Amino acid sequence: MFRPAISGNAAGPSALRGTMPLEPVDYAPELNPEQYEAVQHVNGPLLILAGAGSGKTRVITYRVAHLIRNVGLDPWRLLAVTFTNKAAGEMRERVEALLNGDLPEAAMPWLSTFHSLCARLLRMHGDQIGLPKPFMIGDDADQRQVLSDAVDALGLDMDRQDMRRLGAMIDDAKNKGLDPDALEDHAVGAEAELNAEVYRAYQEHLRRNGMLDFGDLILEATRLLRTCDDVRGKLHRRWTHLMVDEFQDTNPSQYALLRLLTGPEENLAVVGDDDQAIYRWRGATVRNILEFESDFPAARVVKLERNYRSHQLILDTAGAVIQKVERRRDKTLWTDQKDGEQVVLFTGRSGKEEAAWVARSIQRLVGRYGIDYHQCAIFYRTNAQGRVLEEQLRAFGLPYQIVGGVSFYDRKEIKDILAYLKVAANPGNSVDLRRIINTPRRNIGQRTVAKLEAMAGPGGVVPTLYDAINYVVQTHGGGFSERRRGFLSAFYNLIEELKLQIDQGVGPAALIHQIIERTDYIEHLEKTEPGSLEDRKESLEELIATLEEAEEGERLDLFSFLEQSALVRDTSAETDDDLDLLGLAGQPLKMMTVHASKGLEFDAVFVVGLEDDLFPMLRDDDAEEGEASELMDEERRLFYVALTRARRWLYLSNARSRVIHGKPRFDLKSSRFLDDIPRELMTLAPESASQEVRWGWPDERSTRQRPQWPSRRNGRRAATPQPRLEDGIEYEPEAYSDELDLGGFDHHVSQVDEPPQLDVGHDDVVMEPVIEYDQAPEWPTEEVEAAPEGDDALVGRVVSHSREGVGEIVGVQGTGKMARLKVLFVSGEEKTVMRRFVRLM
DNA sequence: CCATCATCTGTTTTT
DNA sequence: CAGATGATGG
Ligand SMILES: Nc1ncnc2c1ncn2[C@@H]1O[C@H](COP(=O)(O)OP(=O)(O)OP(=O)(O)O)[C@@H](O)[C@H]1O
Repeated sequence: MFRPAISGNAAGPSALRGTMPLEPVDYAPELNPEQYEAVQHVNGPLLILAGAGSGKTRVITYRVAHLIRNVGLDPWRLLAVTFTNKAAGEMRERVEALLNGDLPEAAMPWLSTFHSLCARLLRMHGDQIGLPKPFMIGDDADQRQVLSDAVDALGLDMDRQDMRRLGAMIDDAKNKGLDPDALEDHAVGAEAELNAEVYRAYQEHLRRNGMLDFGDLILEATRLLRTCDDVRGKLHRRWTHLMVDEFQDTNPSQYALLRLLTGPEENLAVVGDDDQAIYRWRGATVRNILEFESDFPAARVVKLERNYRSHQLILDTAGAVIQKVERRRDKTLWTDQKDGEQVVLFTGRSGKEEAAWVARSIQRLVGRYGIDYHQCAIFYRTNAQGRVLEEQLRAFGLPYQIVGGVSFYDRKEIKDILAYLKVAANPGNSVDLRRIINTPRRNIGQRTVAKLEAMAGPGGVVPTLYDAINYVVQTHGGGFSERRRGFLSAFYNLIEELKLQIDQGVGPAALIHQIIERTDYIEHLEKTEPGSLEDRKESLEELIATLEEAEEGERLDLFSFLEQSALVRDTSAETDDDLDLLGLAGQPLKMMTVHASKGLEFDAVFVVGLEDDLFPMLRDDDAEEGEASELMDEERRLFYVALTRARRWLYLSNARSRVIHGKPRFDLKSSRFLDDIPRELMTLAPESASQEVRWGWPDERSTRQRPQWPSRRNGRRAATPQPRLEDGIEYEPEAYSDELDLGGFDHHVSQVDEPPQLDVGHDDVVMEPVIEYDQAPEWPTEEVEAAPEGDDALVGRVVSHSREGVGEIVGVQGTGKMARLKVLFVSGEEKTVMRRFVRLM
């Protein structure tokens, strides 16, 4: 969970000094001629525009290794930018492997995302452009809060929709590299001018709180390089060779920065695929990659046409889908894997049934072909779809892991605690101050806060909210009752104490302990979150345990920890430690959004929820003609990305009904994207609730007109109440799906009467009922018993941990639920883990 | 003046 | 389902 977002040393080129030059290695055998050409390219701009699975990322990785090992470039001179922190981590591992660990850790090249890079640059040089001393990186809750403050300060009255629009407007401007002045210059008309004004106010409020948002990181770093010749010169001398992966998803702001970072030699290598551009909604533009040649006329262009990942049927499927995008660079993509399994399509009667089918299919694949769970992945359009899948995966007892999703640092309890840290680190941060000023409840309500705020700000008696509290506590001013002053004073003392401890160098873990204890935070959780108490306690414990571990060696700087927590949101959130075990720890199957799947590959890929309006997701609102089709194209590219992640098996599925926002929906129709796949490439699963690819669309012969609401089997129309998904149990207990009767589809009724052979062409296993598990199924493992004080009976036992895998207990600290176990994992690492997260094997 | 319950209303993707 | 609002009671 806690690892640096950046690898690479900040120190200097000395790390390699005195070490032996590396043994040259010819990488030709591991690359095809085009890839080799790109890898060998040392100086001048380089563009690799190539299709999915053609080895683009591999080329970057090998090129890094080549430059270091064979060209003798000091790693210190290399900067590689990836799209996510996770991708940076993976590249780092691969580079390390290619260099056989011949390189000292401190001599690794700098690998990071644009955002992490900028945060680090601004940390070092921000003072030169007048940024707050240490600044905090605001997440989007902060952003919303600041925006609402700014809007209020302007005396504007905006509803939720306006606020969303304004937030998007600001992000947009930032992605384009526009500051408030620039936006104002461009502004035509009253609305545009108001936008600029709001943007300006927003920036002012952000800074007043000592914050930079994500867009600012890029924008301010760009300003730094533009205005500070010395910094720019220094960086040019340092980074002589730049590389950017996933270049199709960079935005103008990032591009501007990149151009400033690029030295006169233009040793810039970019890699990408316009067909995989899926972040237009975040301001990314394919212009960057498509116009690269005109921006850098000296560029060498390398095309990669051989796909090493997937077999022909998968490529054909993906090709048919992407071909429908009109504005694209056509690319050849071939593979020598002519044979492979057909794409399987399944339609469930409900989202639940779909999920059960996916689970069963994975179970079969694993059983039949011996592939590992972690070589299977489920992709969906929206995070919310993960829920049903989780439920079914648990019911089937499959180990799973959610990649991305709600970040650990987005959990309420974590955000609360971090807010305390942030306020203690910078009391000028009123946004976080307001979050915690009455959490846990301490009788400082809205009214009090409003009064305090009236005293603060420009024109007030004091600059900030915290100063107002200070003022009231010290001078008894402001007209508060003694009682109220007492509440304020207690809070003030708490924060002051924390500030003091920070100054004394107390580490984050100890601070958090303090916060939890002094605020009775656990008691607060008991009151407010009785349902998820255990869960939330666990995440706090995990936070502390991880920090303690990180602090073990050296002192962990509070600010760098807070920076990480803001920046590194792409860690895989661990799910249910009770379930992803079973001796399968460390290799659970993966679930993620399609966006999160970019750049990854799996033996088996399941793309679920292929219904129109879900995938593709349509927004019917303000979209004009041209814009609407751009959005549709992006959805299509997204589908293309999903399809091209698969190595050997590709499963597509959807459902005829689905719970959306807690309400069942029956008026679904199949995804239009499925119509683009040549029928002969797909096999319909026999147990599918539809034997047509296309269903639910009006006015078609292939789809029977169905009643508005499904009728009961006995012909009695369900009256006013809408059918409920949980209804069908007494109706068809033998059905393999016990949760739903969608009897209105008459061809289904016959299918339900005769439980179908649930056989995707493999064994004749019947799909398990779609059961709700109230309690976790029993596992052939026992929970680690609470260790009596001083008892080391557990030492020597083998355990498994949801993230670290299998290991042996080498030590026990503490007792009961809070006990920590020192475990030597098979990875060779010794870690201290919470007892709760571990199972005896 | 604050806390808690009831009602409602949805943007989808994320550094 | 879940976060954000608004009404009511302590
Ligand atoms: N020359 C090669 N020999 C063997 N395997 C290769 C070769 N080139 C690429 N591969 C393999 O093909 C797969 C895809 O490579 P990589 O992820 O680098 O492609 P990519 O172009 O970045 O893909 P995408 O754009 O779809 O994410 C990887 O498993 C990689 O190891």
